Formats: sequence, C-alpha cells, structure tokens
Amino acid sequence: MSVSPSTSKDFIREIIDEDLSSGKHDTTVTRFPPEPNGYLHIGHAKSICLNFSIADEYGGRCHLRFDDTNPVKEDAEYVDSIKEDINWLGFDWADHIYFASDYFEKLYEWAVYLIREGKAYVDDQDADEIRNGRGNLQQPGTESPYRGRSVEENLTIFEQMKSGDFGNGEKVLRAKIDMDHPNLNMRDPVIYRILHEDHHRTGDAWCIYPMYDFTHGQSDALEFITHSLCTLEFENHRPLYEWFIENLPVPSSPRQIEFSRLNLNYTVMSKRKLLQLVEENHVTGWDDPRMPTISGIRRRGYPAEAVRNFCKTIGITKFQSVNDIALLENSVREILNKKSSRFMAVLDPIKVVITNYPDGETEELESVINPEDPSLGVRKIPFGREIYIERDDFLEDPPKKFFRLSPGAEVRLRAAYWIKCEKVIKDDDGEIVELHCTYDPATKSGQNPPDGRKVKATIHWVSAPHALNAEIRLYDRLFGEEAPDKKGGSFLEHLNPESLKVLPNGKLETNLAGVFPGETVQFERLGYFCADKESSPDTLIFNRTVGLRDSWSKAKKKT
RNA sequence: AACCCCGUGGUGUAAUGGUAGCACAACAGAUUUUGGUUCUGUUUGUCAUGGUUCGAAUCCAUGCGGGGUUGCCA
Repeated sequence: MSVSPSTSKDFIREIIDEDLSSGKHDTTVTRFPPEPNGYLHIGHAKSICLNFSIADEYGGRCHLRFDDTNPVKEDAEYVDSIKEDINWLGFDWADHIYFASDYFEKLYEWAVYLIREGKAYVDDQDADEIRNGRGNLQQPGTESPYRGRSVEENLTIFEQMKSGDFGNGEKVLRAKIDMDHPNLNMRDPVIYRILHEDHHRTGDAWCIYPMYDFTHGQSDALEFITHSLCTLEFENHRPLYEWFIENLPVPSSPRQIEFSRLNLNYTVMSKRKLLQLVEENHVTGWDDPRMPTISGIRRRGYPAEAVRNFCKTIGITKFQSVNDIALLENSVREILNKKSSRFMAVLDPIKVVITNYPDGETEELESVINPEDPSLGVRKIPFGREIYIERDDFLEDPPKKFFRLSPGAEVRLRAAYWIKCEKVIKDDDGEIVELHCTYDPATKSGQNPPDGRKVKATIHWVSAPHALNAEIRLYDRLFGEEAPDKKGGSFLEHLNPESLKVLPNGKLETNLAGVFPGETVQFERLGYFCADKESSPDTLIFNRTVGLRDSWSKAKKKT
C-alpha cells in the first residue's frame, strides 16, 4: 500500500492556511524582532527560519524590526552583527528593515489618545509602590491613588514628562485596565517610563520611552504584520497585546501566536549566561567556536544550510522540549559529507621512514576530492620516503580488533601503497619517535597484491618534506552536563575542561594551503575542519567543526 | 497553590474519530583504498482513571506531571 507523502504542517502554518482560505488575509506578513542588546544565538535561528520561511512559502514578506525601546541596554554595535548573522543564515529582508524607535512619535500620539479616552493615567508612585499595588499571584491589586486624575491633568503631566520636567522614575504612564484582573499584565501596566538616556538612533530627542507591551503590537499593526510569532513566555502578554489593538486606532489587527523556544542540551542559551561566559573569559569571545551563538557556529564551521535543516527538523510546537545536540551535529555532517573536499592531515604525527623506497625520490599520487561527487575530480599528492602518520594509528601492543599499524602488521596508506612495520625507534624515555617500514610497489593506489594478501585498514598520511605546519584546535561541547543550568550549583561548575585541546604540531597535505578562512573541509578519517578567521599562510589554524562518526572509539570504550 | 499553556519511544516530531509513522540516538549485519558514506534489520511510545463511540493519541470529565506569569527588561 502506498503512503501519501506527508503534507503535515505545524500549527502556525495551519492557522495561516485558515486565515488565507477564510479570506481574513490575502497575504502573509511576518517579522523577526530582535532587541539590539546582544548577539544572536541558535535559538534565534529557529525564529528567523520560521518567520522568513513562512514569508517565503506563502509569497509574503518578513520584516526585520529592531525592538529598540530601552536605550539603557541597546547599542548600534549589535544592529550590524544581527544583520550579518541573518544574512549568513541565508535570509533577506529586502528593504523591509524597521526600528521600533521609528514609531516613537506615533506611539506618543497613541498614548495621548488613550489618556483622552480615559484609558491611561500618570502615576506618581515609585516602583516599589507600584509593585505592592499590583498584588501578587494570589492577591488582587489595589488601585493607585492617582488613578482618578482628570484627562486634562494627565495630559498636562504627560506633556511635562516628555519635556523633561521630571527625573527618572518620578512618574510613569499606565494603561487603566483592571487591578483585579487574574492576569498580572492587565493590572494597569506601565506603558511609558522616564529615562534620561541617549538612544542609539533618536539621540536625545526623547526622555520618555514606551515599554515593550505598548510598542510591539502597535509596531506590528503599523507594518501590517498578519501573524506575530513569538515564544511562549509572551503568552500571558497576549491579552494586553490585544487590548491595545482593540483600544487604539491602529491600521491593522495582527495576531500574536506563541511557540516554544529552542533548547539544546549540553549548552546554555540565555543572554545573561552567554555574556557571563564571555566576560569571565571562559571562552575567547562571542564568536568562540564553542558558543551557541550564530557567530560561534559560523566560526566553528557549521554550514548555514545545516542550521536551516536542523531548524526544519525540530519543528514548531507549543510544548517545552530539549533538543539533542546530536541532531544538530547530524545535520552538519549530512551537509559537510556532501559538500566538503577531502584532504589528509596528521594531527599528532609520528615520522615513518619507508626503508625500501628510493632516497630522494618523490612521486605524485592522485586521490579523489569528494567520493560523494566524483565530478569534482582528483587532487595530486606527493609521496616519498619519509611521511607522517597519526600517533593513534600505531600501537605497539594492539588489542584484538585493532586493524591499524603495529609491529609486523601491514596497512594501506590512503591513495598510496601498503606498508609493513619492521622496526620501532624510541628515545631514552621509551617514547616512540620513528617507525621503519617497507612498502610493496605492487599495491599502488588501491591495487591489491597478486598473492592475495589482505589488509583490514587504510590510514592517512602526509609526506614529511612537503607537509605544512598547522595549529589544530579540537573543540568539544562546552559543558559536560546535559542541563548545565539545571543541574544545581552554578552552570559554570559544569564547564567541560576538555572543550578545547590545541594541537600545535599538525602536519597538512600541501593542497590545504589554498583553503580560505571560513572554509570547511574534511580531514580524511578524522572529521570536518574549518580554517579559522585567524589562519594565514604563515600560521595555519584549523578548528574542528565536528568529528566523523567513529565506531572504533565506541568499540574501544566498550572493552 | 490565582491565572494561562502543555503532556506520543532515550530525544525531537507526525497521525486532526479509522493500520501509532518519520528523523536522531542505540544495537546487529552488508558494502567500502575514510572503522566515514551508503544499505538492511532490531529494540523502545500515546501521563493515569473513567466516560462518549462500532472504533479514541485525537472528543468530554477528573486526577497527576511539566512550564510560564508577581520589571519603570524584551
């Protein structure tokens, strides 16, 4: 029996379908509304992918709008990094870039409108008094003594607030809704506060600034956003969002829909904690390859396509969940396997001398650039008497299932010959410094010897005289605990001490000289590596993006 | 314990009153000049109890569990 292809949509797209077929809307407009007060992280990527993809699928548009209503926290510096990150992810807002601060004048007018309607008042109480008056989860609130001010008086004082007649916190403007409302957001929320602070865009034009709740929905309405998608923590704000839309002469009625934010195990996602990691130097910066920031992920070498696929895979729902980082890594491997060129690199080298290979001679061998895409052709690799191999690929006293090199054993060198280990050279400390091997000329480039001998493994290598030196940075997950911020104690106690291992003595195949910073390639048998932004022809630096799946290390652990 | 939201394998997500499926993870095998890739197979699930119905993951009730909300942050 044939199964019809899955056309399942998430609940948001279902709502949009209904709104379109019912004629409520004839187009779909979404928005991504970051506050320019920090760097974007993978959690934002979920929202970006959702909003821009929907606009794309429905032939609508997605606005980029900076939610910049709090000059104390925000900075122009972040605007640029946010734009860069969204672009890198592969999305384009065209000319639809907006700032909530562009609407300050309109918002002010609407605040005045509310006052005139008797639906807003100036409160002289300080922050503590307001908090106490709001009641709590069990207790209803009590009305402010200033709640009954006349429209005229409210208008006058609000005007004075705007003119700068008062200091920070002396007065606020509040919506007059319902102090008994079970939803605390509806108990006369503050909608304007006094902040004598320069704004990154409006400078000193204002000393009163609208609150998020008084800004967001109205901005949506001004931009004719049809579906305003946000995370679950704004669920309790929806009644207020709708109250403003209903009570103000706004040009459209957007609908707020909430979905659950992205959580990933083995990391933290809150801006505060990420900031702490940076400020306390647990990482080297916002773009440290271990950070879950977009810039960190980019520097790590994750392809944008993999991030997009990941976001598609995890879906959109309303329930709180924790996604396995392995799923992200799978998306990364999937893309990189298809797209990355293969090279050989030896991270921790041992010198091998092939004693029966003519001294001073070099030959050029060929190896496929990407077996997943043979049309890419082959690359040339020099081979000679002295090569490096990986220290892990030799064991003097190998366990039963170890297929690599050991005394008397034979292995294949990738794209080259079979070699057999004849002698182990050690220094005074007993450390292995060199291996003497012999090669079989009849086994060149994948040929099997006529006598029917078999080898069980192929190892990678680099010609010693041709090798490029490089620093290799081995990254692992930043935290050793699945839920570092829930485990108890400070999340910092769960930092993985081995999240970065630097190997200063890597040896690279010559072709790797042409890799540009930011490009991710495969080091055969090891993993995917990305040339770091600090890498230069003089000092090559490669970051490990993610290792290959490694069934050998798994098997090893079991015994 | 006020209000709101939410419970499907280990994880994430489908099934919209009619065969509980997919991906990841795990495990086993085949193929392989990458212990990679690819392919095949296996294990594990509807929070509970009642009700409605020929039939319930889906509808209803109650209970249980998880999350959110008491900023002049967003």
